[in-house]
Amino acid sequence: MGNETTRREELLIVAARLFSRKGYHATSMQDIADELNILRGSLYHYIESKEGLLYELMELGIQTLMERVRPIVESDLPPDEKLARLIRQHTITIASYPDFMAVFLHELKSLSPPRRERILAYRQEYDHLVRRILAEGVERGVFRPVDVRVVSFALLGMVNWVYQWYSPDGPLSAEEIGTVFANLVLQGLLDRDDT
Amino acid sequence: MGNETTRREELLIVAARLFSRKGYHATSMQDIADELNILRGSLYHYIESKEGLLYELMELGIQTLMERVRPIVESDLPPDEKLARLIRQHTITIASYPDFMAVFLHELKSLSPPRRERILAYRQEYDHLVRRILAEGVERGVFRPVDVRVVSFALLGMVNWVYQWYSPDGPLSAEEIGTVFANLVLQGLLDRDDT
Amino acid sequence: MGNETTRREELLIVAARLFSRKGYHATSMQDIADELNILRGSLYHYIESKEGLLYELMELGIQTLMERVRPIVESDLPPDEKLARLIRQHTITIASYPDFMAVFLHELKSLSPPRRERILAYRQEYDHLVRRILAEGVERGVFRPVDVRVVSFALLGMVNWVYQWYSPDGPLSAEEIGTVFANLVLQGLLDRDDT
Amino acid sequence: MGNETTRREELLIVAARLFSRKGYHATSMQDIADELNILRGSLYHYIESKEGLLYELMELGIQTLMERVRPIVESDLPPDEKLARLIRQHTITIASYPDFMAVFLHELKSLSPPRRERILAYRQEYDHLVRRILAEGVERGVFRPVDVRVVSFALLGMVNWVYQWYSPDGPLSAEEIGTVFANLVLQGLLDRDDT
DNA sequence: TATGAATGAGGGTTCATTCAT
DNA sequence: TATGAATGAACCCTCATTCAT
Repeated sequence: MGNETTRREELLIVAARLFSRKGYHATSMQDIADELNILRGSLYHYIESKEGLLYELMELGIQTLMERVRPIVESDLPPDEKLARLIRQHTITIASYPDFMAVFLHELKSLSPPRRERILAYRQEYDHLVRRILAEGVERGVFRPVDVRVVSFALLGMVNWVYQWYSPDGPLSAEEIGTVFANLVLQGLLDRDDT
Repeated sequence: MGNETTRREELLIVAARLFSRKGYHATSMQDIADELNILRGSLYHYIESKEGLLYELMELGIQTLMERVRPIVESDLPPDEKLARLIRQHTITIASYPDFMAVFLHELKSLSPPRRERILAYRQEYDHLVRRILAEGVERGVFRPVDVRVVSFALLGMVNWVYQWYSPDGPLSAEEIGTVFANLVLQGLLDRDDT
Repeated sequence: MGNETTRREELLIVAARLFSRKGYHATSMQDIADELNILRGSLYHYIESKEGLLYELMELGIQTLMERVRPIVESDLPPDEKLARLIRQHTITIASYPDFMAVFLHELKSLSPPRRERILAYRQEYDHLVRRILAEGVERGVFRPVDVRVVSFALLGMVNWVYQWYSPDGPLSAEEIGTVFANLVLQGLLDRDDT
Repeated sequence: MGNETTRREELLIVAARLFSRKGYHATSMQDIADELNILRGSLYHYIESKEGLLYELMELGIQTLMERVRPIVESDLPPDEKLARLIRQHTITIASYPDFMAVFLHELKSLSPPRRERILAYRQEYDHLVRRILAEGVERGVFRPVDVRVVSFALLGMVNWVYQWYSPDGPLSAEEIGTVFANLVLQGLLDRDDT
C-alpha cells in the first residue's frame, strides 16, 4: 500500500486539475510543468503529446465510471434497486474524481477525430448500460412506461452536473446526495398502484 | 419586421456557434472572420475584444433565460404548476438557443475575474428563483420535505444537459421533453397522501 | 521595369540564399526574419509554412531551367547543335541563380512526400528533355551509339556541379564555361569517320 | 576475416545512411539510436558528439577515395591511362559507399569552421591529384590544350553525381559506368592528329 | 556499457490586437 | 467600414547532451 505516487501519476493528477479548472486549451504545458517543478520539455518523458495526455485523462475517467457501474447493471438485483445503486455509485464517482470527470465531460471537442471516436464509443457504451436498466424496469412493469431515452438523459444530466457544485466540505456526503437523487428519480418512476 | 440581421447580430450568432462547437480558446478571431467573409482586423469595428464578445454572448444567454422564467416565478400559480412551467420553459430555451446556452454553461472559466463575477451574479440570481419555488412548495406542504439545494441542482443538471443531446430533428419536441422532465420531477416531489 | 522588389520577392531571395548556404534545416525562420528586419511571426503573411517556402523555391528553380531549355529541345536544330546549346544554357542558368539551383538540387529530401513527388515529376520531365536530344543524335548517327541514360547523367552531373565552384569573379564567364563543357562532350560524342 | 562488425562500425554505417537519406540536421540522435536498438544516451559511449560523428564519416569518405586514387596518380602510367583509371576508380568508390560519399559531398556546411577546414584541405588535395593528371596530359601533348581547372570540375561533377542515380540493381555495373565515363572524357580530350 | 530522467535552448507556428491607409 | 502588414508574446514540441544509477 502506502501513498507512493509515481511522477507520472502526479502528472496525470495535476493535468486533470488544471484542465478541469482552466480548460484544456487555456492550460499550457508550462502550467503543468510549473506545478511539478520540472521544465516544459521534461514532460515529454512521461507523455507523448498534450492531446495524448488529454485522451488518457478522459479514458481514465470513463473507465473508472464503467468499472464501478457495470457490476451493478449485470447483477441480479431488481431494476429499481439497480437504478438506485447506479445513481448513487455514479454520484460518488463524480464526487471522488471531479477533475477527471469534468475533463471527460467537457473536453471531448478538444480531441482530434480519431481519439474523439474512441471516447465516444465508451460514452455510448455507458449510456446503454443506463438505458438497459430503465428498459428492464419498464418491461417488468416496475417503472411507469416512460421514454427511456429522455429519462436516461435526464438522469445523466442530474448526476453529471454534480461536479459543478459538489464540495467535500458541504453539508451532505456524496453518498447522501446520491441517495437524494435516487429517491427523487425512483419516486418519479415507480408505477404505484394507487388505485 | 422581416428577417434583417445586422452584421453585428450575425457576428454574435456565428461566434456563439463556434465557441460552442470548438470552445472559446480553440476558436480564433480568424475562424469568426472567415465565416463572416471579412478580415480578422475588421471584427474590431463591432466588438471591443474577444473576451468582451464572450461576455456578451454569456450575458445574452442568461438574460434570455431569466426573462422567460422570472414571470413564472413571480406569478400567482401554485408551486407545482410554477415548477412544471419553469422546467418546460428552461428546456425550451436551451433547445432554442443551444449555442448561446452551451457557451453560458461552459465558458465561465474563460472570463477574467471582473466579468466572471458579473455572470456568476446572474447565475446565482437564477438559482435563487428555482430554489424559491422549491422552498415555497415544501413550506406549503405541496412537496415532500426535500433538501432544496440538492434538488435544485438535480433539476438544473437535468435541464442544462439538454443542449448536449437535443436535436430539433429528434422524435420529441423541446416542449414534449420539458413535459417529460416536469412529470418526472413532480412525481418525485409531490407529497401524496397515500394513506 | 525598374528594380522594384516586393517584400515577398525579397523573402524568396533571402531564403534561397540562406537555404543554399546553411541548408534548409539549419536555417531558422528567425534567420530569415533577421535578414528582412521583421519578426519571425510576420513571415507568415507571405508564406504558408517553411516547407511551403522551400517548395516554392525549388519550383522556381526547375521552372526557370525548363523555360530556358525547352525551346532549344523543341527547335529544328541538328542534335549536336541542340546539345551544345542546352549545355551552355543550363550552365548559364545555374551560374545566374546558384542559390535557387543549389536548393533545388539538394533539398528534395527535406520536402514531405506529396511535395517531393511534384518536384520529382519536374525533374524527370527535364531528364527526358536531355535524353531526347541524345537519343535523337544517336538515331541519326550524329553521335556514337552510347548509353543514353548514363551519358545524360554524366552530362547533368557536370553542369549541376557548377554551382559548387562557379564564381562571377572567376576567370571565365558562365557562357565560356558552358562552351568548354559543350566542346568536351561533343568531342566525346561525335561519330567521326576517321577512316 | 569474417564479418564481425563492431558496435562502433555499425554506428558509423547507420549514421552515414541516415545522414545521407535525411540530411544531417534532419537526423536526430534518437533516429540513430533507434536503428541500433539502444538508447539515445548510450550513443555517447561511442562518439564524442553528433558533429564529431559527422566529421568522422566525412573523413572516412575522402580518405577512402584518396587511398584508392593516389596510387594511380603516382604510378608511371601515361596520362590518358591514368585518367581513365582514376575516373573508373572514383566511380566505383562512389558506387560502393554511396552513403559516406553523399555525406562527404553535401554536409560540409554542417561542420563548424575548424572541422570544416580540415575536410576542405583533404578536398583540395584530391582536386590537385586530378588536376595534376590533366596538366601532365596537356603538357605532354596527349590532351588538347584545355582549361585544366574547368575540365577537372566537369569531370568531378560527372563522377560525384553518380551517388544520385546509381543503383546496384541497374543494368550497368559501377565499373562499366566508369568505363563509359572514361571513354567519353578521353574522346573529348585526346589530341588526335586528324591530319 | 547501458539506462532514463532531466536540462535548457531553440524549433516552427498561431494568435489577438493595432494602425496607417 | 474595411484592409492587410506588422507586432510581440505565447504556444507545443524536439533536440543534443549530461549524469547519477
